[in-house]
Amino acid sequence: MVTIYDIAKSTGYSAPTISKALNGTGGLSEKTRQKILSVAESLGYKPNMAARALTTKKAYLIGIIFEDIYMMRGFEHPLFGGILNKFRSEMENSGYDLIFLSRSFLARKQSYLEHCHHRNVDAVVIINPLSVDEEIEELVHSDIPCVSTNFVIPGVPSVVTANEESGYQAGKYLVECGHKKIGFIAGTIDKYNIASIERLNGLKKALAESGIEYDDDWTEHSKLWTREEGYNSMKRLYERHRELTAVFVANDNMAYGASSFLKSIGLKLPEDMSIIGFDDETASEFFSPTLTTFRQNRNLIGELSAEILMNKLVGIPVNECVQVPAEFIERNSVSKIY
Amino acid sequence: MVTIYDIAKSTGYSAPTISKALNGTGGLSEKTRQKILSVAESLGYKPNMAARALTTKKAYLIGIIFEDIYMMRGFEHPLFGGILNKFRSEMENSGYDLIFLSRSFLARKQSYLEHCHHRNVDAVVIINPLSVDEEIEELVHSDIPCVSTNFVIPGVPSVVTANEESGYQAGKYLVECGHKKIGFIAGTIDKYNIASIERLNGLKKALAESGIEYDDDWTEHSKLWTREEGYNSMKRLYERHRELTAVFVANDNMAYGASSFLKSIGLKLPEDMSIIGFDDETASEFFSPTLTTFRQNRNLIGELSAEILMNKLVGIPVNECVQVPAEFIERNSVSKIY
DNA sequence: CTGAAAGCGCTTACAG
DNA sequence: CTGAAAGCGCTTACAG
Repeated sequence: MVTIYDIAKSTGYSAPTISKALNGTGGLSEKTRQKILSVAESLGYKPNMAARALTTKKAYLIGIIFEDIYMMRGFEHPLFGGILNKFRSEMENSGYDLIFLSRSFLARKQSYLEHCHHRNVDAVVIINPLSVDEEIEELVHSDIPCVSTNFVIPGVPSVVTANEESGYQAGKYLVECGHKKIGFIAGTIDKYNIASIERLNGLKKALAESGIEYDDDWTEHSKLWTREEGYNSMKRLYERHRELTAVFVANDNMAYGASSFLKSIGLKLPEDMSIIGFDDETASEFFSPTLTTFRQNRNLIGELSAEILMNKLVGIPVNECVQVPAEFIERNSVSKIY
Repeated sequence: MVTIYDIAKSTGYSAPTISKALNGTGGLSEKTRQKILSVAESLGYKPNMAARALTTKKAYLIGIIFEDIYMMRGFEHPLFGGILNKFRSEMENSGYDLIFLSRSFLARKQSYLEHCHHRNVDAVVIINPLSVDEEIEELVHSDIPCVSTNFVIPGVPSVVTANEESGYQAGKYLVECGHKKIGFIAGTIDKYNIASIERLNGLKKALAESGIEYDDDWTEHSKLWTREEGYNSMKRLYERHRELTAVFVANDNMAYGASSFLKSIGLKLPEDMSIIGFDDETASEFFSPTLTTFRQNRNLIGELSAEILMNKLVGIPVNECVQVPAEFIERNSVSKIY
């Protein structure tokens, strides 16, 4: 490994001077700077981040909180994975490396914040935590800049899908198609993640505008965002309410499960029951019937959250909450019954 | 941040003694050790990895080479994402953090090896590189332990799917179903990634055993593993060879595209053409017809590659190549024509 | 414009 | 069994 001392020896300058040239700090003559830079280049010098981090307390490291306990698909999560793709490329372009924050390390437990200190993490993106509890509170109230892409935590800037807007759009569409008795299947609701509730509120708003009453008993709650939970929720909902002609399911994954229940009792989709999902997973395009859904803008969410973090890191003020519209994808899972 | 000096002050021992107690090195009396440990605990001490890495050259950091230029789905890649899920949890349990290795950092370019040195990376898992070139060679021939999960690079331990075995199984199955003229669509072939060729070889072997001739012109090559390439390859293949009754496509994603071409010219699947894919993506189960395919054991690949890396890190000899069988998933995309 | 000194938090010989 | 000294590679005041 070539160090600044090698460059010092090669050029005749001292280590601090090399450091200043490399970092563009301190008033060196242009000639000195160029010479040092070119020698550094030719020697193939790469700064040792451990040493730099030790002195500056800045490791150029972004912590990622990425767990998937509610859909249990990890990196294959249809939303999180996409967000992370773009976030990663944006941060790397800015010279930051990514590290996953985890709460278990060896046998010992550690908090997210401890993990950050341990690695001199500069900033954190909260894509999805194990749960929103004291640990997250501890982290966001520390001096480490944070941004969240799915959770709206007071005091933390966030980039989230405009859920209510999409719910509203779903409601409008269903009403246009002639539906009046519309069920709703919610996914996991967390203290700071109320996406399901927002989607439902949008739905209700659209119905209200058309003078259609919504019966709160038409809402069914799933504990997880899984297919199995979608199946069970649909079962419970259908057994209580045969009158429903459509159901808005808070994600595609649960919609697959919900459909599976309906098919299992001999119903034809969408004739006997219309479905709208959320996420636009790859599978939705092949589903029978092809699933009408909403596509969250994963790229934009990843990009904006990276931008917010970069701004916070250099002290530029940021908006507390940015909403990103989802795209309505009309397919064939809703029947027109007017 | 609490340091070992805080513990030293608190306990009356010197810094080196604290260090020895914390790391279990050096012959301290059990009493001293316990006292130091308990004080460290109560003070909430967490070692500063930057300082530790600077002295020991070990950062407890695993570099991940994870790019997806051939399917362009990043973390949503149906195989890579799954491997990474398990690999991550295994390494975290062993006290290692993960970092993505990248070749572009800020405006400047850097090689994978430079990135490793820059971060004091201990070992590397090559899930998928940008391309297998001098940079990968440079890395695997350095003193940094590597393992690969999809590429078989001489001198590098690898954990890969038993592709030929699966190809053989596909061939046997197709023959049993009465097929004799079977096309093959290959995905990207790289210097060290010949999964497609292995799958084809297995297919040929099965056919040969049944005395069925394989015409090499029935093989079509795709440049990428994408749906679009699958479409185009199927088109070229079909235009040359109307006699085919089945086609083995090297991954599901291309199989979707291939099917889409066949449907576009009015063919019925599987009656007019049978298809077998590879990967068992979520969508395959919903595809029309539901797709017969092979499920690679993502979990096991992730687990074994983590195990190999851990062994290399402590100097335990490892096998150069471990093959992991894929599971045959029989669905409805192959017609029985006997 | 350039350099000597000190320090970041830790560990490794070495001495006692 | 315990500690004083030195060093890992870098940067930050400070001095000249």
